[in-house]
Amino acid sequence: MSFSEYFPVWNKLTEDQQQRIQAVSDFQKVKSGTLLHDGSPDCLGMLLVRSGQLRAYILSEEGREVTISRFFEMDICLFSASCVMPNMQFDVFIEAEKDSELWVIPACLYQNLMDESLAIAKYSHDLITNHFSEVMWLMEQIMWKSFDKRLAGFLLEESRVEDSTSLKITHEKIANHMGTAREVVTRMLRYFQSEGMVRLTRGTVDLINEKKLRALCD
Amino acid sequence: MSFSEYFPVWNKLTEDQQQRIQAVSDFQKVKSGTLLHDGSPDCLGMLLVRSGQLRAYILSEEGREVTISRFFEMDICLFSASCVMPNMQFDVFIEAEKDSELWVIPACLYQNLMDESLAIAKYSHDLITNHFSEVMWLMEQIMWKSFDKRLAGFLLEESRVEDSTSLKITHEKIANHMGTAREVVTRMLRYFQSEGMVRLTRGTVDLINEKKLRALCD
DNA sequence: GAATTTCTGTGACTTTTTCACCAAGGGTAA
DNA sequence: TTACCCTTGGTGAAAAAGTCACAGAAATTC
Repeated sequence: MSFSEYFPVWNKLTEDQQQRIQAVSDFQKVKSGTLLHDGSPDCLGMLLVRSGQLRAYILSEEGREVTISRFFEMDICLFSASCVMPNMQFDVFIEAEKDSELWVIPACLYQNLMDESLAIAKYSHDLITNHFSEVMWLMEQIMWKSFDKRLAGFLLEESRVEDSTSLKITHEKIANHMGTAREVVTRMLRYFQSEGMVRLTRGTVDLINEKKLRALCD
Repeated sequence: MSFSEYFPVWNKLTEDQQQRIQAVSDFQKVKSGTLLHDGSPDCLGMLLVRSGQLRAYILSEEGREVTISRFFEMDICLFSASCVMPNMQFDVFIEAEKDSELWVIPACLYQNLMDESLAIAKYSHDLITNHFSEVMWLMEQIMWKSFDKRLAGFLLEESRVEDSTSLKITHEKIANHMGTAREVVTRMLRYFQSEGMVRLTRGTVDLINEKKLRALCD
């Protein structure tokens, strides 16, 4: 499967535009853990995920993290194109959560396309709106849901994307996704275990009562 | 001062487009407290503030609020055009914080302009990115700053926009801006008073040591 | 198999939120 | 003027969440 089949507005571009994209876009394979974007003023551009998994997160001065968005096959990430959006004045970090393959559409080309193609501008608008919408959802979760519900929700979501009830994840990683401290996660997981919802072993969380978890997070 | 002088990309529109905007846009005067948008699927469209002050906020099921953005003279609000952005799946409320005058560019016209004008599409993109950026700033505040610092910051900001150190605002309103409970605000303000930073009377907060407040919030 | 690193567990304490209720200020109406 | 009501502010007690400090167990490395 090639680039053009992954890129939604491909058919609305001129042949010239298509060729420029083909010519300049870079296909990359990255290892899990690779930092693709570190919030600095220079940036990669648009990322189109062919396989694997990315996450975008913000980072506090003290080193605490919160995942604001995750990208799977066929998803497009614009956070890494922040350098061409002067109004986007916040630092996002993007890392590969798994070994991934992706196309990088360089920021300057993306910028040029935005300037000449209404289809691209509108599509980019939609993508940004989508990123925005996800962040608003997260904000509502953080503001208004108690931690037990949020954690239950995270475990279920993780189980869904991994397609498994046996999650290979450390408490620390969960804490980094959720923007809290590791001890807080440990304690809540322990409580979940005491309630028969999960089974804990080093490095894994097994969901043994999904129904109860689902009931918890409404 | 007329509409066209308030609207940034006016000169990049065709005469036809300018006329359609002039013909359909609605100049409104609204009283302080008016709810302009309640998150329902139908919506007004783009709001251009001529005078006064609006705020956009989200609302929890329990009725708690958080202000996510505020709009002053010459600002443009797109939250009220969410109905033409299918990717924007969150409910925002918009109310006038003061008696205000504004132009409403109806959602359907805004939609049409987006479909035909690259300038409008790009400008809208910039606005959304700007709204997004503000929310990210807020998110970082909420996640990583302690409440005393946030409250000090809010008071200073409020003092700046009101151009006065004597703020006519209740603890309840402050709590609604900040997404917390009224008691929490009361207690912190009392502490600020005990530290000589503010003076409290019914319905007003006087800032009497801005330097100390500024030092508190870094 | 000893040393080191990673991961988890926990007590004690602080901060923030929640709950429940009360009191004071200010307007209004009999 | 007094009685009443509504808005605003105050507070104790308890729960929830986050912080700090440290300890111990499991894996990995050398």
